[in-house]
Amino acid sequence: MTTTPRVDGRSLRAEAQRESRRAEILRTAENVFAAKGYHSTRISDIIDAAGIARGTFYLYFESKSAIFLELIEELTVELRSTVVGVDTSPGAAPMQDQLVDTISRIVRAVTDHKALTRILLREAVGLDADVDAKLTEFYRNIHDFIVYSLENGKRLGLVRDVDTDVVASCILGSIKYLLEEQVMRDADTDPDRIGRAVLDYNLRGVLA
Amino acid sequence: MTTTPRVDGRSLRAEAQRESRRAEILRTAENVFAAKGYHSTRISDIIDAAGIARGTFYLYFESKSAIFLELIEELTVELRSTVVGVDTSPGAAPMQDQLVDTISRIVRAVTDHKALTRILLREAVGLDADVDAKLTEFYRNIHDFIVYSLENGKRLGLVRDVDTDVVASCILGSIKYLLEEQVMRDADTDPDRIGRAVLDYNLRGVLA
Amino acid sequence: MTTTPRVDGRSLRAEAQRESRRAEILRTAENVFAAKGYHSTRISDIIDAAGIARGTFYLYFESKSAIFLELIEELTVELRSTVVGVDTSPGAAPMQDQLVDTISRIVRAVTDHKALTRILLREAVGLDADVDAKLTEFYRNIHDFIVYSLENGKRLGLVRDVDTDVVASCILGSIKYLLEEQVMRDADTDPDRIGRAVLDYNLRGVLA
Amino acid sequence: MTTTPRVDGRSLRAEAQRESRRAEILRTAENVFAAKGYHSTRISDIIDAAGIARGTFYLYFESKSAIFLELIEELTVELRSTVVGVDTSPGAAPMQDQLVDTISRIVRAVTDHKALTRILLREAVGLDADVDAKLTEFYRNIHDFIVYSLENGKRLGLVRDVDTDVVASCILGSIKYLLEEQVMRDADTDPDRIGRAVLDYNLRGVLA
DNA sequence: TATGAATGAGGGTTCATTCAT
DNA sequence: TATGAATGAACCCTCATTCAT
Repeated sequence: MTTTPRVDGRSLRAEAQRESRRAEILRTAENVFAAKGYHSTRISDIIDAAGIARGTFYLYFESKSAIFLELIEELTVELRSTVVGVDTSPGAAPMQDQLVDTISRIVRAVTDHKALTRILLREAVGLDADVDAKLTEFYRNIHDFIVYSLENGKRLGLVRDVDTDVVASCILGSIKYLLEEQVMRDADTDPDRIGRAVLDYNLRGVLA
Repeated sequence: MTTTPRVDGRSLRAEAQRESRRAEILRTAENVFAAKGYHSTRISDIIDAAGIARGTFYLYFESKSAIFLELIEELTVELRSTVVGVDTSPGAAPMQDQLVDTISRIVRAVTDHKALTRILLREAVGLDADVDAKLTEFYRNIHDFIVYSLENGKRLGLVRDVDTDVVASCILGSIKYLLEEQVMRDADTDPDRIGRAVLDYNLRGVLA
Repeated sequence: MTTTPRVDGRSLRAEAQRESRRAEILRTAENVFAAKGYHSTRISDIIDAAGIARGTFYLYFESKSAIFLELIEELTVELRSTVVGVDTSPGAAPMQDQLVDTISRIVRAVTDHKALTRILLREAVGLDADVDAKLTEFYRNIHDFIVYSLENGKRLGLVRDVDTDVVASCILGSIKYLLEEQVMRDADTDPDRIGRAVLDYNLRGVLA
Repeated sequence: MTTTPRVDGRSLRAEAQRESRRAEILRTAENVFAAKGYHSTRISDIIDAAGIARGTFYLYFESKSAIFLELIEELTVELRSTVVGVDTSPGAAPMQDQLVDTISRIVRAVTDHKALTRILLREAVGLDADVDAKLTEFYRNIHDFIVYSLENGKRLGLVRDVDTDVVASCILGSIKYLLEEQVMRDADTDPDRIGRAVLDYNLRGVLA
């Protein structure tokens, strides 16, 4: 068990190689999971697709659920980073433009990771206590952020007096479902059109 | 040689007993599925909970997925029946009251079937082509109904000029997500409060 | 447990009915076994075909293998009865005519019970120690009869000096295989033509 | 990334080991099948006898029926190869000697594979459409070969004018049944004695 | 006698994970 | 590090037989 030193070129290169191999397997797994679903995906499917040996898989990942969890983590981080607050300082762009931007960015992020998102939205739920907790937290974070933004808007006189808790859920739900549809059909709808429509709906409702 | 069961008392009772037994197993399965999730539920779990023998299960249901499908079917039928259109005839109740009613009814139906709904919303998806098709159809039906109602509202001058397709998805998504939250927490929020809030949001949006 | 007297008309009729019912099931089973083979035949197949209830079957037969055994027994008895010795008394018909007759009779008996014979020849073997013993005995009986006939023929100067044991097996085998072919194809070859050919072969061989 | 096995010593040895393991299981299965019969043989019986784990079996064979099929295939190939034609060229050995040789060879082959042959003759039939087809073909091949040989013999004036189709069946049947008896008793009769007797019978018949 | 619901032992197969090489 | 053979727990489903009605 000769632990090689961390500092020389050799081990650094080795480390890099290890990382790239790991990433490779991760990407392969993403596609396989997206194509077949979590439960129908066998370790065999992943190692076949990755062109590695059975044991090699376990050299990089602890288990089937571990690699899946990592993918979910990756995506939630990515998605969360697309959600940014509205800049209300004097010289900032108009609020609505900023919001359209944010939504479009989310739609685009989701579209870029169709495979993973499909999994996230359709299968990640109810698989595992860990995943469940992670997802719950993910959505609660966004929910809380929306609540915070609404409260802010209220204070600035931009948002009327609504039940922020319920409304935040509504907003989140409306966007989430749109994304779900987006990711399930292959037809690529224009992110901007969707962004504008959903925003208009959320801001003004449907009443004439 | 009268081997065929007649419609006498005897066979009627037998038939009734058979049906009740079936229903019993179905209810048991509902709870087990809700508690453990579809994949983690073993036939053994169901028959243990139902107190029946292994073979007896297969006397009433073809397979694990068959009984699950039946539960899903049951719920979607139930839920769909709670969604009713708005009566716009002269003497009818105010539109908003009718809508609040409908939403409250849905919330209550979902609350009454927490176990099943939890499954429906969190696990039914991505399990099986049959279930997927059934669910897709279920949501599309509701979506189409909303589109139709919006178009109607537009014609009557009640609804402003919105992208009905996207907006229908938003409405559906906002309610769906609220129900999801409702069913995941055990805290029973007042259906009416939720109904009113979600309606207000959907009608008027958040803008001041 | 009121044992009804055996002598009155009532119980006699009942007895007769019982027998006819039994026979009916037996005939049905014969066809089902012949169509699907022993192992692929389920009790359900038999009771469905017979139009009786599950429990009724066990009122008449002890088990699946018991009814099968009975069918086999029936056939072996029937077949054995067709094999008769040659009458060598002065006024008797020519020996060869008698032999052709016997063989034709066997071919005809087999053809009349195609279903059962198919089972006997293709599946009855290796199923059950009882059946195996029964069959072994059946064939040994015929074999011994042939040996006896050959010895007789030798004494009368009709049969040349052959290894009666081996030759008896050969004769039996040649006829058995012909019957197998007969019963496997649906094409009905003329029993007499076959009878004559197999006899000619067995008497004179193939040498010019 | 050299993941594919090269033809180096390592993988060659592995390959060889794999093959030997496979053969080992195959031989074990042969004995178990012969001892218990196809239907009574459980996968458990085979893996217990082979001293391997449940899953290991499926690493080498697709299913219970697949390994059985392979055994049958093996034997039919082996047996077919023992049947060779008669050399009628000027300097060749006397025809009868050649025929005795062939028959003795068959008897010996069968005796060498008693276990398998027992299965082949007593159980392989009626199990599976694949096996049935394989066996039917096997026997038809031999039958056709005998027909061909008889026709040949006729042309050369060695065989008299017989119904070649029926007679070929008789010859095949006589030998088949002898082999059956041979393999069912444990007493080893002298292959040559049997060969000579069956040949004499087939050539000259029993008539004085 | 007739019924058919209930039983439960039994068996084939899968697949995530381990480990010797 | 890489390999892939080996493992064995797990699980669904079948079906001959029993038994209460």
